[in-house]
Amino acid sequence: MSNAGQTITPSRSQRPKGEASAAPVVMVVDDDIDVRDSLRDLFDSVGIETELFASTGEFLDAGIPNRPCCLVLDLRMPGASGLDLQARLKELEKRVPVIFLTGYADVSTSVRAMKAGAVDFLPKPFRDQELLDAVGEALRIDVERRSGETAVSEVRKLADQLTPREVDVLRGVGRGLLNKQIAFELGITEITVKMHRSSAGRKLRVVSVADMVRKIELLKL
Amino acid sequence: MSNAGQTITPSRSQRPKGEASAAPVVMVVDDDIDVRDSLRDLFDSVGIETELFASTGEFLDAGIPNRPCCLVLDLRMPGASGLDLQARLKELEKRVPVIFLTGYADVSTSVRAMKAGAVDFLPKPFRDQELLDAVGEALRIDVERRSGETAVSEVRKLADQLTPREVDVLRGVGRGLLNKQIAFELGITEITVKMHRSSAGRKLRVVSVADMVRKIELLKL
DNA sequence: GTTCTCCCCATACCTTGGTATCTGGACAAC
DNA sequence: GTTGTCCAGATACCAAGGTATGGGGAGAAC
Repeated sequence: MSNAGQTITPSRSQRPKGEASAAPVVMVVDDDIDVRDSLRDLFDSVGIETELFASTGEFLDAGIPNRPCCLVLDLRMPGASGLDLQARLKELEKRVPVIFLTGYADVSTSVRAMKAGAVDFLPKPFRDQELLDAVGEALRIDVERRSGETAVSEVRKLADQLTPREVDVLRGVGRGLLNKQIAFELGITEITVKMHRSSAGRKLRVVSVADMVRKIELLKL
Repeated sequence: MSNAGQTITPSRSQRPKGEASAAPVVMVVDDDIDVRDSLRDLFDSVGIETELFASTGEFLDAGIPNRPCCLVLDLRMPGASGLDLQARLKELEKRVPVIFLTGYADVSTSVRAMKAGAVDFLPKPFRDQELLDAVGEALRIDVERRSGETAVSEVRKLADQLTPREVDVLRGVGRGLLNKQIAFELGITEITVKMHRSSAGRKLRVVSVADMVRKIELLKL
């Protein structure tokens, strides 16, 4: 399933699932080069790829890779702090699991970070294994989120081919109405409803009634 | 599931929805009577009911009320600590939102509490409003959880009237199979499948195909 | 024994769903 | 103008779902 030799085929956007199960990467944001280097060594030692950034700005410029990843973040940095970055990511709706590291920890900051959804919050000094455990958990969370999201986004991509009328009909189906009831509500004949329904089913690649109901749920129609 | 007032009104188990939207209550567990009293006064002042307990044991004996509630918990107490109680509740699968109060806070403890699912963690001294906000959030969470749970448990209650064969058939329906395919898989005729299917539908009070699919999903069949 | 539940099968009938193949109007893009 | 898309409709046919009303056998409970 690896994309190692894929340079020939431009299949990047054609197989998001392959991406989701690609090798994970840990992104480290810390202004201290010694910390960055030692973290890189730590993750190297267990065979986990890393990307290093000296500031939150540098990280945001690089963007978030399209594969399982998590963020190891120093709390206090010159300029934008770790908490700022966490908030910024939430604004941008980038849901990357975050692990905080900090030398100057206080309780209210740690609670704030955790309430904002951090996976872990490690005051220095910490044992290597603690961080590795946290990263393992964070990557697990990210893999799960990604698999869920690709499933949804694939259906959504199919769904935006739907015409307004097809959406109306699907909504009726989702509510458990019979074709004739949908027809009555929309002021059209049952035959036309069937037409839209089958057309919508084709577009959504529906293979059964159960499948159609599930996809309608997924799309929150 | 206490039987406290059962002698007078036997309506307890008959209206779970009513219970879920009943007046909320904050349960306070703290060994210091002064703290208990002042918290009671605080919640009284905003019209929120309280129940006070001097130890985790006392709280566990009383059981968890069948209405929206949350737990305000002192971290350090003689005997079982707040974290112990939190862990114990998880064991018992009692999902009550927990808010920690503590005078002797350290970061790793707060992170542990938050990772275990605490809603908030307030080091003393804190402002009254902080606690009230946290309680408001906790109660909101509990109300939501309860409404979701009653929906599931109602379907589940209907579902345990199903015979094994009916479950087999429903599983097939959930997988989007046609009646004849289900019949083939089970080694029976299509007519019998229809019989089980309609029987199961009656038992689950299904009103449409979409409804049946949703309930099958809900039951994770 | 009787009674009950669960499981299985069958015939018959009707409703609903799904598809194919037609027609036609409104409207926008070129 | 032509082309294309969306919407709406019709007729016909077949597959699938649903129900009603029969029947019978196995096993547990009484």
